[in-house]
Amino acid sequence: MLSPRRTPTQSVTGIQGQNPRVLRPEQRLVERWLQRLRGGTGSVQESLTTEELEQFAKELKHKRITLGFTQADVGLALGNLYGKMFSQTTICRFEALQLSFKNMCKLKPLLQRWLNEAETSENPQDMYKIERVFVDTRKRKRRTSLEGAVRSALESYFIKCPKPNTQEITHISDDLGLERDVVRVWFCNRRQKGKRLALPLDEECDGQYYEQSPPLNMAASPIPNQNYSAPAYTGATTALYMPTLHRPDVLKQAMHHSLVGHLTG
DNA sequence: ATGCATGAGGC
DNA sequence: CCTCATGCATA
Repeated sequence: MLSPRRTPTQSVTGIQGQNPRVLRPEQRLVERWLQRLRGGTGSVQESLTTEELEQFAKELKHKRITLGFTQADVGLALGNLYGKMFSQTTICRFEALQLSFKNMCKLKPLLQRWLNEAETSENPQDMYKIERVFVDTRKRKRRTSLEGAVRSALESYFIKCPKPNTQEITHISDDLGLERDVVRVWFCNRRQKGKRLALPLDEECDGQYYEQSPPLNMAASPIPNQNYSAPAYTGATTALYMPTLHRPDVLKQAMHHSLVGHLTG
């Protein structure tokens, strides 16, 4: 109720030693580690921790359901209340912690406000009487549905090289009989997927994102990471993209899936 | 709930 | 071309 929210847009002034340069993805990931590592220090820490996000996501989902709203309702309501509306997809991903850390931090304040409103409002129904303006007339490419075998093949390629260049993409698309753009987009999405933060509840069973030559051994891997990396491909790889989930059990399933799928049709 | 797609911003 | 935030369409 009286949750004293921090500054909505935390300009990270607390982290010293950061020059104005824009952070590269790898650096952002490093920030996340640091954030979690210094979890309890009394330092100037304005940004949220993954734990806070995790807890809020749970709270949001629970209360949302209790109040009788769907994910789509929430997205719509945000449009009503603050002008910026979101899709069911985004709300879903927020609740499932499937957005990037930064993205989660950005959306949290909005959802927090919505939650406050929804809880105090007499007639919450008022929160989502939106007019469906604009029926975007732009033609969207029909979603190509890749069959299992093809997905597995792509996954195999991805393991070998997560960031293929133009030439390599051509090769892959040629090999699999796909449009180049389909392949390109698939890799983009695959990489992005690897960066989402689907954190379970535990502690340092943390993810293994690291660069080519990690200066120090930053954490221990819950499972042998040789299974994913194996870059007999030296050079282009700047980062390794781990599977979305950290839980070993699910991880195994994912591996099993991609490996087996390669064999079966 | 998730796969493929779009578009803005950035080297 | 990439990353990143985001969503339509679909499983």
